[in-house]
This record gives sequence, C-alpha cells and structure tokens, in this order.
Amino acid sequence: MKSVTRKLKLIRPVLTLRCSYSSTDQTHLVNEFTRHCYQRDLPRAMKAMDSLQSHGLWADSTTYSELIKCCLSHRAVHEGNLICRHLYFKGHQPMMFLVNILMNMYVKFNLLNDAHHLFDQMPDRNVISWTTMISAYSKCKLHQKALELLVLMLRDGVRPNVYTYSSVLRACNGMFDVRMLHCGIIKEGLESDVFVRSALIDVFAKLCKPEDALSVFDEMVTGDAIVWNSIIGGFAQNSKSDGALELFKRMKRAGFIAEQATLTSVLRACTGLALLELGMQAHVHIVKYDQDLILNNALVDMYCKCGSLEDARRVFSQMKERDVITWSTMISGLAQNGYSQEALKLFELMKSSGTKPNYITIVGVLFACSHAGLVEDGWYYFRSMKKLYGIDPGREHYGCMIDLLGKAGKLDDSVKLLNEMECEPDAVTWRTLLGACRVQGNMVLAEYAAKKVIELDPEDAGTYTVLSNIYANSQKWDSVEDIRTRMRDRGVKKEPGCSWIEVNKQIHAFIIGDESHPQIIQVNKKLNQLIHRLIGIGYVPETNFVLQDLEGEQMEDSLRHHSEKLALAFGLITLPFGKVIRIRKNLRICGDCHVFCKLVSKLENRGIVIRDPIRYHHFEDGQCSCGDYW
DNA sequence: GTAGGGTTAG
Repeated sequence: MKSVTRKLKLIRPVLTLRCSYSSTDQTHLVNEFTRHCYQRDLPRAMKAMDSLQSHGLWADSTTYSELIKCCLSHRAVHEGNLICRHLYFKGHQPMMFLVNILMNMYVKFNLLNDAHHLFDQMPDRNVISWTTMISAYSKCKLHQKALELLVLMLRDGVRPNVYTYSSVLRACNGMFDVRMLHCGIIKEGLESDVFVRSALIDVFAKLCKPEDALSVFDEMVTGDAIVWNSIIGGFAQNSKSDGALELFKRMKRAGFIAEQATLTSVLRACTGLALLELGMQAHVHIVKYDQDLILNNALVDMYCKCGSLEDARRVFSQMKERDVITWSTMISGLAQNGYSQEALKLFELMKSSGTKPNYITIVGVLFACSHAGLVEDGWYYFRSMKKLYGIDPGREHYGCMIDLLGKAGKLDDSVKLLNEMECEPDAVTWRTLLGACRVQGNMVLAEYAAKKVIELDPEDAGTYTVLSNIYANSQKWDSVEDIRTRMRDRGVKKEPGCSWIEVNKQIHAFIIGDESHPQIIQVNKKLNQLIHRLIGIGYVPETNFVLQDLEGEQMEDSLRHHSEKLALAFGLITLPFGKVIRIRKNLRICGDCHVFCKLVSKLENRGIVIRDPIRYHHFEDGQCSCGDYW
C-alpha cells in the first residue's frame, strides 16, 4: 500500500500538468509562442506559430515584431513569408504598425514588390508607412518612383517629417526637385535636423552644386561627423580637392575624429591634386582600418594617380577582399601609367578570380590597348564584350577604339567606327578623333573633327586653337581671323597652362608667364642652365607646333617657359637627389616638353613623373613609359 | 512600437 501511494504521489504532478494543458489550451499556445519569440528561438517559434494558426489564434503585435526582428537578423526570408501569411490568415488585418514592420522586412530582403503589395493593401497609412516605401525606392535608385510616392503622400494629406525628407532627398534628379523639397523643409522648420542637413548637402554635391552644399553646411549650428563627411565628400566629388582638404582641417579643429568615410574623401582629394606625400600621411591613419574595402580601393587609386605604382601594387596585393572596383582601379591605373601589358594580364587574373567585369572595367581594358597601340587585342575585347560579359559598348568604349585605331594609322577604320556608333558621338568622341588626326597629321579630317567639337562644345578653347593653327598652316588667314572673332564673341579664353609640384607637403603652382613664385629667379636660372646644357648635347627646341599639341600651350611665344619646365626646374632645385619629381598638369604635355623631360631625366639622373589630364609619363634614363605614343 | 544622412573605379 505504501509503495502504491508513493507511486501516485510521483505520478500526480504529471497528471496535473496534463490537466492544465488541456484546460487552458489557447493561452498556453500563445504563451509558448511568445516565449520562443522573445528568446529569439526561430525554429520553435515557427512551430508554435503553426499551432496558433491551426487554432485560428494570433498573439499580440509586439511579439510578432520581435519575431520579425529575429528573421531579419537571420535573413530568414522563408520564415518571414510564413509570418506574413499567418498575420493575414483568413482575412485578418494586422495592426498598422505591424504592417509597417512587415514592409520594412521585405525592403531589407530586397523584395520591394512584396513590400509595395502590402502597402497597397493597407486600409490606412501613416507617415511611417509612406516613408518606408519612399526610402526603399530611393535607396535602390528608383528615384522617379520615390518622388511619385511623395506626391501621392502629400495628396493623401500626410505631412512628411524629417525621416521622409532625409530619405527622399537622395532621389532628387534635378535642381527643381531639390528646390521644391528644400522649400518644404524650411517651411516645416526641419532644416536644423542633422539627417536632413547631411542629405541636403549630399544632394547639392551630387548635382554638382558644391557652393549650395556649402551654404547649407555653413548655416549649421550643431552637427556631427556625418555632416562633415557629407560636405568633405561633396567637395572631393566635385574636383574641389583643395576645398575638401581645407574642410578636413576645419573638421579636425572642431574636434571630430576622421573615420572611414572621411578618410576615403581625403584620399580622393589627394588623388585629385596628385599629392603623394599627403596621401601617404593619410595612409598612416588608415592602418587601423587595414581591411576596409572602400578605403583600400581609394588608396590603390591614390597611389596609381600619384604615379607611385609600387605602392599601388603593394596595397592591392595585401588586400584580402577585392571587388570589381579594386580590379578596375588597378587595371586603369596600370594602363594610364603606361603598363598596358600588365593591365591586360591583371584583367585575365580578375576573371579567373571570379569577379565579373563591368562597364568601367572594359573601359580600362580598352584604354590599356589604346595606350599601347594593341589593335588586335582592342578589337577582340571590343567585339566580345557584349557576348562574354553582356555589356553593350558605350561612348567610352567607342572612344578608346577610335583613339586606338586612329593613332595606329587606321584613321579610316576610326571614322567608320564613329559613324557606326549606337549612341550619338559627343564632343569627347570628336576630340578623340581630332587627337588621332594630330598624331597622323591629317589636316582635312582634323578640320572636320575640330568643327564638330566646337559645334558640340563651343567653350572648348583648345580646339579653337587647333583649328586656327590648321588654317594658319594652310595660309587661310581669313579663316584664322574668323576663329579669333568667334572666340572673342563667345568670350572663350584659353586656359593658361599650369603645373603643380608638391614639396614638403606644400603645393607649388607654376603658370606660364607668371613671375609671382618667390623662387622664380632661381627657377629661371636653373631652367636656362638646363636648356644650355641640353643644346650642347643636341637638343633642338621645337618651334613648329601646328597640330602638335591638342590642348597644350602652343599659342605661347616661347616654349622655354612652359609650366612643366618651370616646375621641373623647381623640383631639381628643391627635392633631394634620388627623389622622383612628380608634376601634375592641367593641359596635355607638348612634344617639346616631352623631349625635354626625357633628356633631363638622363642628364640629371632623375626619375620624373608627369600627369596630364589623360595619362602619365614616367621618364627615366632618357626614356618615357609611353614609348613616345600618346 | 515601426521609417532617415556620409566613403571607392572610366
């Protein structure tokens, strides 16, 4: 008897448990589900949700929001779909906030159609519902769609708030949109919000209005690091590199720490100005982010564009992760610096690494072919790009081919290709053909191409000069006068040739005819000595410059004082022996300066790197990396 | 208790 009682005592709690299970079935199911959701136990929660559904039950909205968060963190799309179906089971209408969360989940899963479907089904929508969809469309660059939704939202009587404005601003595709939104923001008194402010700065910068971006920035009373990044990035993106560096100094003075985004823009600014020393200094601060992909890409680009290929190769080889931008940067960088074969080898390596080339990669590849006169390779890549990579040839690809064929003496093929272009040739395309005519000395075609350039870009001073020289060479003085009149009437002024050189992290600018540099006397003295010595070994200053330099300084009285010669003389005086002289130019190098640099590199036993707007020349021991083909 | 801003290649 005793043993039976003991057994009963042991059994009873189990029985009690079973009893309570069956009596409070619904509550228990809901409680179990809630517990799993809060514990973020996705498999158990899904199972429990299944039981709820079979009983026609729903838990409270907060529980579901926990579960959806869990799906998001696990990127569990299938489970997310099941939750959505459960919430709408048998025509049930979830609470608005929950639908907002579901939409957000679909947006994060890049399932915009599903998100929009829920949005369409909503009986009511609040500002968050609208903002979720607007933000989704602007993030994936469906700008028109985002702006359309904003209009519908306003018509629906829902007022946008700081969240709406900060996400819709990036969708602006014209000044009109920005002005309209900016007015709305001011009217609502929302311009002091940091999110709105940085979005405004960014959109002005992206629309190439850095001055407008700066005025928004300057009105700021309190800001954060991101607003600073927006304005610095805005200047860097608009080739206002010195402004970007100035703002960076201000940012540091204001006590903000430079993070990845800041440093990336700083590097871009260094790249724009070819400031190798400053770029290297920035590199020191980047060491702690040594595996940041974007920063490393910017570093590779900076080293390539500052003409320091060894550093670019080193950063590239040390990167653990590379994307299409990394490869494209390095390929273009090698091509621009005259290492075409290496660029093409790298392209093959890129493909075998599994990275798919894009439009820009192929531009780099064709650029490499055009800079080395690799006609057959060029045709191969050009003809196969569509078939192999699904990329339609664009203006830039045609431009590379026109350059390649023309400079290789196949001007007829070049013109044929230009006429076959699927997209309309623009001023750049015609200028490319003009450049090829220069190399080939084809005056008739050059005149035609130059006229086309001026038609499409009436502000292009360099082309007027070329055209004028063509007429002068043929003694067509009336036409020469006509060109001069047109330039005067249109207010077109020739950009003065300018060269920059960095010495002790300071930029020194030399402009032709400008005597304002404090050491100009010594520079001229050194230059005259050099010329004298070079003439002694057979250097003959070039005097006939008709068509010799497309956008160079051919109109000047004397070649003696071309800006790169001044900068080179300054470099020789100031930089220690053995240090490479790096010069950046605003115009293309002329033939005479090219010969001059080759000879100086030998005479003075100096490495010289000159970067012009198109490509780079590495002079060493009397030779140039371009092989006199540019 | 849900929605927002900045960085890289031609």
